Amino acid sequence: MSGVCFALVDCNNFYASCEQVFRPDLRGRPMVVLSNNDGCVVARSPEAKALGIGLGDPYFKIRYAFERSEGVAFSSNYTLYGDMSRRVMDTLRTFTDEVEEYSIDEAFLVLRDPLPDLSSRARTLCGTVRRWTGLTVSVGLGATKTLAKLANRLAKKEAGVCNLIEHGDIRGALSEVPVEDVWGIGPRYGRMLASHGIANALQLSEADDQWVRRHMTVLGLRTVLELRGISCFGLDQTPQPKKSIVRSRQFGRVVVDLEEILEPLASYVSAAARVLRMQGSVAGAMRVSIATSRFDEYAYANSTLRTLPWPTAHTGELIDWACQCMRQIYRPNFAYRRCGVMLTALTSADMLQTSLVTQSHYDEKKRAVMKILDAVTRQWGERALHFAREGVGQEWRMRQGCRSPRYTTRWDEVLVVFT
DNA sequence: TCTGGGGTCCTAGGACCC
DNA sequence: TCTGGGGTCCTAGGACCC
Repeated sequence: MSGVCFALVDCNNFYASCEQVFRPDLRGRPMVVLSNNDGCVVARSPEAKALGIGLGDPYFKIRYAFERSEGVAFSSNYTLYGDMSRRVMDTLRTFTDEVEEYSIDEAFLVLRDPLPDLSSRARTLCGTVRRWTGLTVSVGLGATKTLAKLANRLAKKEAGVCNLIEHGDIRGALSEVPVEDVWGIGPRYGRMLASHGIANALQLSEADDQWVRRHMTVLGLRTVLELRGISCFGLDQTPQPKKSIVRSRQFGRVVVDLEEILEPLASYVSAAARVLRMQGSVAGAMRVSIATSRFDEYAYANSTLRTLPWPTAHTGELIDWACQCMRQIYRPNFAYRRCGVMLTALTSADMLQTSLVTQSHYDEKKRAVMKILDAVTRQWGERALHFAREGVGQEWRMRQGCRSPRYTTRWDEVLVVFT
């Protein structure tokens, strides 16, 4: 085996911990962070987990018991979590250049330290992140990404570092991990594997290649090889441009009227278009969707995919076309709870510009207007300048009853220590 | 009253072309 | 009774991730 070691660094109870950094008085208390619209639980402090609150539990179902146990709930504050994430990632980059930001609270690293130093290096890393950000992380070390992930799970139990590279009994460790906890094995495959007598990671690593290929596609096969220590997934340091950009949300209340639905739709298009321009892309197609609650007796859901007249990143054009799509799928008299837009067929805006043969419809003038729009938004916030279609009152906006201040990114919300 | 949001990849099957 | 074959593109659906 080569000397390369993958490390998976994962923040413990990330969202909940971010809140506690600025509210140390809440340490040791049951705490949850809620999804958009204060719908369900997306993060829990250890004390909340101990109360039996599950990930994804609808808040209204557990609220009474939770509050009686002195629990505290927060609406999600992605501005804060995003900024805390950046601080953690910056800290990791002081250890090595080989960092892949895998998600908001996780990163893969390649460590090239001599074997005997690996574990202590990982412990140093934990301590540094703790001191610099106030957050605790767990580190899993393994010969492949999948093994590093698995080691990280084991590390959570021991609150710290788990090193599968220098582990006396890897087979024993693998046999402890239920197969559905392996990275790449979800509930569906978990059930399928169980019905074939494969219940843990060790058994999966010993499964027949052909059988796995047939039942779980090449991705499943790669997972199995990785469990055996054969690296199939490399470190991906340069974030690839997104292939699709989605904005879809539940409304804070029911909306019936077509004209009123066009407001959130325009608003989501506007947000998606901003992300689109940020990565220097134009969209060639869009999907617009609308739906009532899944739990509604009179449920309706529909979507339509449209190839755009020309590729663009101009918010106004995208809003127009999205509204046309919506008029196609809208049916009167339903109690709508959500709508959304997906921008796809993304290509580079530069490629468009340099084409000599066809004149681009997303021309200099439109680009200049969008540049100004983005600059104003950066300086003065999302709502400073917007298209009329996005509405003024925005009564459909989602509920965020208990959001914490954006401590680290807004001067007017900075933590006050003395007054 | 109240059940999240944003992504990726793979495969099968149909349409179409030569 | 016999009824081509291969390539490409697109879409829908299914699986997974956080």
